[in-house]
Amino acid sequence: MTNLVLSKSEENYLKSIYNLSDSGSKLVTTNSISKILNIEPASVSDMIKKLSKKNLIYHQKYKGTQISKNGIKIALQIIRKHRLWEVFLFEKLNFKWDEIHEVAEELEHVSSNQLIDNLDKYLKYPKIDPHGDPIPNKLGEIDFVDKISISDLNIGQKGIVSRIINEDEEFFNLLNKLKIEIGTEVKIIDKIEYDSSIEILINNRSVIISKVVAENIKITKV
Amino acid sequence: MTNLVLSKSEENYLKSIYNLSDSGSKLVTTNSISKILNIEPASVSDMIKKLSKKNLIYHQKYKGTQISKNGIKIALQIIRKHRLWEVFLFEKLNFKWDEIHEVAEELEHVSSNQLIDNLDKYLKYPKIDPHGDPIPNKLGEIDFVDKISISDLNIGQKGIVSRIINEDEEFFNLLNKLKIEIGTEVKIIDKIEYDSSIEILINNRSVIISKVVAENIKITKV
DNA sequence: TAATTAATTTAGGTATGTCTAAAATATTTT
DNA sequence: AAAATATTTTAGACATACCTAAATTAATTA
Repeated sequence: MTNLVLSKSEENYLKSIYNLSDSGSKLVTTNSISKILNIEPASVSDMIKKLSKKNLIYHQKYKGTQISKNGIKIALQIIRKHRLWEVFLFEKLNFKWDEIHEVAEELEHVSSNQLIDNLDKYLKYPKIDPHGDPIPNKLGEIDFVDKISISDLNIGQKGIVSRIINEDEEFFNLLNKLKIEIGTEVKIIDKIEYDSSIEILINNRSVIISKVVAENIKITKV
Repeated sequence: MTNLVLSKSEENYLKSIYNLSDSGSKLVTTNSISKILNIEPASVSDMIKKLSKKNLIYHQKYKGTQISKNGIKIALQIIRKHRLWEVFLFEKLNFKWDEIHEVAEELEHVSSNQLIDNLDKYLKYPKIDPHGDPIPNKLGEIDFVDKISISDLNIGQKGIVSRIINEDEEFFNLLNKLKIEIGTEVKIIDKIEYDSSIEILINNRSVIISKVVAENIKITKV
């Protein structure tokens, strides 16, 4: 039943719709898909028709798009591939944290179950990718994701960095300089009202990070 | 100068033309390309026009096609990618000898120099792929290939298996059964006139192989 | 060498996935 | 609630990479 072969484009749309839908719970607008994929809304409308016909999404004209059970299943497999390749590039091929996304975007469309299952085994069944995002297993089961960021903590509270959103080089360099990575413990020292920046303690050093930075670092409360 | 971005199709044509041309030395017919790619001759004519315009091949109407210097350069890089991925699949992901080709056909089109160079390093700069075919280096330099097959040896002569042509499962099983692999030493015991089959000695066991099999096993004379 | 056959190219068509411009619908503002 | 604005869809085009059928050229055979 789930044995459709999808084109690279279709896979990219499906993945984007899944990501925008908050794991399938929310309606997705045509415009938001257009923005994320950098494709004109008119073209998005076309593709929506196509994916609807394949029952991978439900669509109501002018209202919005919802991803179907089947669509979610497929999207999770694409995400699985993407993240496993990211682990491979990072751990085995010595790619930097900010270099892996682009290449994984291509590798994720290589279609061989044997390839991805053997890769999974070779990497010892990792649960998260280098950004801290959970990797769905073969069955599409996926761990919960932390939604709290540093900016959600109060003064005095502690957390452990669990996910880092954003794959841009500047951000990567900043985190490197601050010695922040997945697993780092942070403690809130102060919240600066003026610009919403935050003073935090990392390895006994205190640093100030901006609001934007704080929001892009997800944590597990301790 | 060599920085054109080619489509997957263009890459496949170029690789096929290179392979059919005997490393660029021979003219290639439209029909032979058609057969190897399983694409109608008319479509091949279209693509020939396109690649000619990009100066990757030279073409004379109704006469034939020759690959250009630049075309060879690009073809060798695609072959390099293909063979490195084959090594990866075979050595790291435990693919069987006859399972690697198909997946490598897809992986070879992922376009990232960093990816392929790091993979090369990770695999410790292999010189041959699992079939014994030589892997071009970053500069496109490639080792010579053995053109002698078992059937070219005379009675009493010895050789070491260096390349195995053909990626089909039956052939793979046969070689497995015969315990023939790259590096195996073989000695010709007898040549049977009747059907051109050949009796050979492998690890002190004598077996008879057919003409076709003998031709697909290339060797280095000892 | 003329006729036949084979190979190649041209002409015209199709599906995919994109685009721009214009029309239709929904939302926001006044 | 009308008007203005924003979003979405439809209509019509275009490039890519294929196809089939017909025309052209080359090679083979009688």
